[in-house]
Amino acid sequence: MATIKEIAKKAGVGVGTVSRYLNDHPYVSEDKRKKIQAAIDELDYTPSAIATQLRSQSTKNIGVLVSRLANPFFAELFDAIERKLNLYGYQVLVSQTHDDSAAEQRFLDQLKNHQVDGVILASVENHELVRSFAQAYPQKVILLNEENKYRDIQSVTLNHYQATLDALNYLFTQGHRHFVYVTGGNYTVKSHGYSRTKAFQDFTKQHQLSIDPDWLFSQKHTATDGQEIARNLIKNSKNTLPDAIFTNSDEVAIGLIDELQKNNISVPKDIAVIGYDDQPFARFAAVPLTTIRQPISAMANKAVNILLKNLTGQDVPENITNEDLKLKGCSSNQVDGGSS
Amino acid sequence: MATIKEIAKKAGVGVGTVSRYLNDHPYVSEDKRKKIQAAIDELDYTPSAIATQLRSQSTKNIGVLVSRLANPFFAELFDAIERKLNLYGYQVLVSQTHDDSAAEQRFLDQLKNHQVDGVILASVENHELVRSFAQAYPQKVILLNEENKYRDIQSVTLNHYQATLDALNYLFTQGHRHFVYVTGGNYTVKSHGYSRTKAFQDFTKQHQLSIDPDWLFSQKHTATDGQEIARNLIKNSKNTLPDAIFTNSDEVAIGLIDELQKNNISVPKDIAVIGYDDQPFARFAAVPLTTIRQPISAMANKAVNILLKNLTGQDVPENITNEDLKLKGCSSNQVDGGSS
DNA sequence: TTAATACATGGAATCGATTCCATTAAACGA
DNA sequence: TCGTTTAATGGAATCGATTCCATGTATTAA
Repeated sequence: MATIKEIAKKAGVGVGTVSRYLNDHPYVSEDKRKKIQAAIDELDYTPSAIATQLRSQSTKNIGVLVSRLANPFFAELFDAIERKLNLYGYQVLVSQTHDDSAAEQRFLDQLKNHQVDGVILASVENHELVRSFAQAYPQKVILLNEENKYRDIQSVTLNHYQATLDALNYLFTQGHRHFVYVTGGNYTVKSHGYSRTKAFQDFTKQHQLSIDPDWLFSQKHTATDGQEIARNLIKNSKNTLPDAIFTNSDEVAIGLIDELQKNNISVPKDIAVIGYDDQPFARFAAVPLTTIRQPISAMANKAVNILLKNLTGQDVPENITNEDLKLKGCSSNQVDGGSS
Repeated sequence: MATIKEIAKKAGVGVGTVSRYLNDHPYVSEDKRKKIQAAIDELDYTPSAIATQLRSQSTKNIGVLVSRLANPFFAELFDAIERKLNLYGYQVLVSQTHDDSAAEQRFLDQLKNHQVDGVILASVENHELVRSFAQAYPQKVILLNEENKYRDIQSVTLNHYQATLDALNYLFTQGHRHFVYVTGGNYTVKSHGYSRTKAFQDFTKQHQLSIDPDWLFSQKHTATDGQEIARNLIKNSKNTLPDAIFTNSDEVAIGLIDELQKNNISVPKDIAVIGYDDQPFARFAAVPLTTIRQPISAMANKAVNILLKNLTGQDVPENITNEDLKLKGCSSNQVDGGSS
């Protein structure tokens, strides 16, 4: 393979001049430009990316970590990230954890040995480990759609509170007043999914809706759970049925709808049911489902924007406005990653 | 970040000794080992991968090109490739073409600028371009599950001839004698899918089965095509219906089965239908389908084995035997990539 | 005791591109 | 005409790890 030295020799100039030519520096005469280009063409020269990386101390590589790419949610996320990063001349290195924290460790080590300039984590196994890396490499670690356990790592997530509120208000404008609320966590305790529950509480308070304790369900996760909820509602509600059900997941929603329909209760005519797609398998499900969709590519773009801004110090032009993001319920949480 | 020089200084030894220690060379005294390790621990040193790559002229990175990772077939392929390559200390750089040959060009350029040691192409847009790279970088380009147009590039594909023969013989042992054959190409001309057609022809000749020209269908690709075939068979076959149908794709098979069942013909009781999964969406389809499955991870392993053997000169231990591969109908076609 | 190995080690040269520094030539202002 | 910018250029130093070479010491063989 040809090197810059050989080009310089063949063109009869110094290596410095060749380098300046390659990098569009000023002060290269038209005369030499031609000679250099001729030498490059003749020897089919391409600069070694490795050498450039070593000298410039930057790789233009970004690592992306997901648990499984076979999961369409992550595939879509990766796709959006790759598209955006390619626009800025960055290359993406994806790795899968398969829920193994050793793989996560290997992935993060790429920050240490300078294989990547930064990382986007769409999946985290060992929160302590990630945190230590985020502190050692501030500005280089971004969480995406992942619980920000210590709140001191830069992250981009769906604004669950706002998204839930939007969905509930939508149901309200449709005339619904009798709500059932289903959560995967705990209704009262600040556990996973609490911001959705908080939104529900604020919503009912704001509209002065009464909450029937029998219509609050906790620790529900599966389609079977959904079916049970439906049977429970039908059995216990002698006089009135609810007219809207908010669930924490699409699985639960599907089970619910299935069981309701078996009992000749029409969805959404008699009861509106809304799902929540943590994983967007819902798109492929048999039952068309109203669900709170995660704005995957908006989130990906946001994460990339933040990371590139950190790395280059320059604002990356957004191709989506902040207003769009807000409407879609996507917000970002920028915090300094700790002391440098 | 600490460098090897700083480690050498702190440990009171030469850089050569540190390097030898790091690379497990002999001739480093126990005394210095301890000192060096202490310095490494104290400064939290990790060797720069970039510097190592420059000096050793090898990156331990392999590029993988697919059209879309959101396609589960490619996601599975990538997964298998990554698992295998990680075992040998290689890192994977995936890129998606999205059917754009400019993206393919950018991907292949990574060979030129030494970002990757080799590439696996599971998708090709511009055959001429790929060929020129395969010739410029012999041993470094492997086709995977892609038509090997010029037959002079190393490639791994399903042995369609054998797989088809196996499937037909299976039907034969089940007692079927009246076959319908559906192809996406042309029955007589050597076009895409011809090796399957060849297998069918050899099969019928071997067992001296007569072929009804009305039971040969060409240029069929969609589920709608499948339905048409079913209607056609029912209408025209006054006296006898076939008892087995071999199709070139799962889409066609699904349409066929659907239409047959609508006409009260039971599958597989009355007629056996066999599909072919070029893309494994069949696994998620509503109708359980007998299909010729592509041995994805076996193909991926084979491709990686060949590539690593090319690169290192060493035989990579197979974790699947060749016998297994044959049974699964997977074969490889090793050809020299041209003159160096 | 001497010669021949084996064991250990430091450090210069190297991989290939970038950048700073020194130098020279041309253009410009007064 | 002379001093001062501006334009062009070559090449050494640099990024950080590896490897070869030279040198030195300890061990073994004869």
